[in-house]
Amino acid sequence: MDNNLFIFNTLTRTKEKFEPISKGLVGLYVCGPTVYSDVHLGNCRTFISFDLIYRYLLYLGFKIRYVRNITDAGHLEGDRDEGDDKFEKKARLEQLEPMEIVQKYTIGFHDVMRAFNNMPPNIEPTATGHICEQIEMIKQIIENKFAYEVNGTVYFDVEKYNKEFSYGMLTNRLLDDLIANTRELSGQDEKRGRLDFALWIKAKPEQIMRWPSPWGWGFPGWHIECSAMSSKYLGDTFDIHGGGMDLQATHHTNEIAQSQACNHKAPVKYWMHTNMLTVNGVRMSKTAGNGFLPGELFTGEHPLLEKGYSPMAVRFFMMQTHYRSTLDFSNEALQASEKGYARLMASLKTLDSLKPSDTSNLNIKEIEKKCMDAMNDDFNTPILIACLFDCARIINSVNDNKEKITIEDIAILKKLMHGFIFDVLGLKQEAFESNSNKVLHGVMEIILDIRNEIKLKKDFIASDKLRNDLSKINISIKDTKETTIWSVEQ
RNA sequence: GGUCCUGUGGCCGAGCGGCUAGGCUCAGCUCUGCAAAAGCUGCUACAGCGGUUCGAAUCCGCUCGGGACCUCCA
Repeated sequence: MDNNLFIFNTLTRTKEKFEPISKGLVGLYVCGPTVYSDVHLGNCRTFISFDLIYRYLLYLGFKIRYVRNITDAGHLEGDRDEGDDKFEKKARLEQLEPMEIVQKYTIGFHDVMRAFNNMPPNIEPTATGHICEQIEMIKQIIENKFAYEVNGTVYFDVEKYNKEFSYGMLTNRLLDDLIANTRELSGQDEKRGRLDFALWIKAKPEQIMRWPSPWGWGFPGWHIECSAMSSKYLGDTFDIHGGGMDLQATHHTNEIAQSQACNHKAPVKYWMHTNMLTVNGVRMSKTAGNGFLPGELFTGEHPLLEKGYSPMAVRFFMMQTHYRSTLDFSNEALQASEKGYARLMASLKTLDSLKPSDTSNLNIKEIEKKCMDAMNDDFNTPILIACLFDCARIINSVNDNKEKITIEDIAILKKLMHGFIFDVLGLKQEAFESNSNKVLHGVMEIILDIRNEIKLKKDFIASDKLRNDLSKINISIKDTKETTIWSVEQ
């Protein structure tokens, strides 16, 4: 299978031609959420970006195994390898069992993904479902002498690892610099090196989420689950591993080290990182308190929001920025996208009723190539969308009899628009725009019929009143030469 | 302090050596009973100062802003 796709690889900091390890097949792993609280919009941006990447790979004809994990154990808060387990803490707070917390927020996460029209991954493994695999991997790392056990906790020996491999390769950092920026070990520390991190952590007596291991009762460290699950389902070396940029320095760096120490192979060929979502120039995060939940965004119930925005408008808004650029949120920007999105979707409707001519004075093939070129250049959706707006302009011009198009070109244009808008960008008609409501359609037909009769009698006061009244309940009416079209506004 | 990213028109946001995306806003025009929609036209920008080059928003240097990671976070 031929493709001309170039991907920006974090490992080399350059765009590289995408050559999958096995022809036609792609292994894709994305770090999923830690389900101890609601996903916020920043998290969503990452998953929407990778949904686009997944969709475009599908569009190119690849067979893909897309794995995205659910972290449901082993995530500590505060300083590394200390502090409370996030799930246990939240469980106490909400007076629930830790696994009830996991269940509650997993469901919530899936609901939000569905609202954004994200396709589900092919495999969605959980950390708690792969304790055995993680233990086996840790045993192998110990056997390979890159980890050591102290009092029921197992640590990864970073300095030892760095003698054979480059620990800081993913972020282009030298070990000495990293060490210099880490606080000194106190007398109470069990670990030998400042950068050492836990693979397995001894459970506290009161802890519920615990499993037996060769080192006693405990639970896995955060990083080991991704190494264990990605190699289980995708092999020791696979094509693409993705996640947010904030995971690059610690989580992904440790993942590489674990896999390398266990299998003596680089785990991933292309590392991809998506950029952050900011609000007024500052990164949206739970700790900064400037984040809002998807639900709040849809309803507009948040101090930062002037109104609610539909999931598809938000998705379109995100697609107008490249995945490696920061995306700054503002009501103004979101409203601009909302309008642009409506215009694009309206043109799609117009496309269905376009009248063909014998000749075309347009080069549709050329536009199609521009769309492909944009996506092949590291998934450049802003340029793709610019091309789609060119199509919208063409459609409207043909509709106004200002341009001509053949029936063949209409077919190509339809295929192109539908392919990129629905399949690649993952947008869909919002419920209120769909034709599902037959009663409403029937009623509107009757009303518009009556209004036309009134108009023929030149009773414009009555016809305008009808239009105004309908507009009050969000139904807008547009009179064209031949007919009158209506639509439900958001 | 270390490793990086970034500064583009009223706003958002591509481009990253020559052909000066796109969306939204605003103004004018065409169409129209009016409105809306649509189309056309205009407002034509690359933080500042130097340098390289026939040519720089794009490469290099400096200055000034903004941000990320290095501590849990997509």
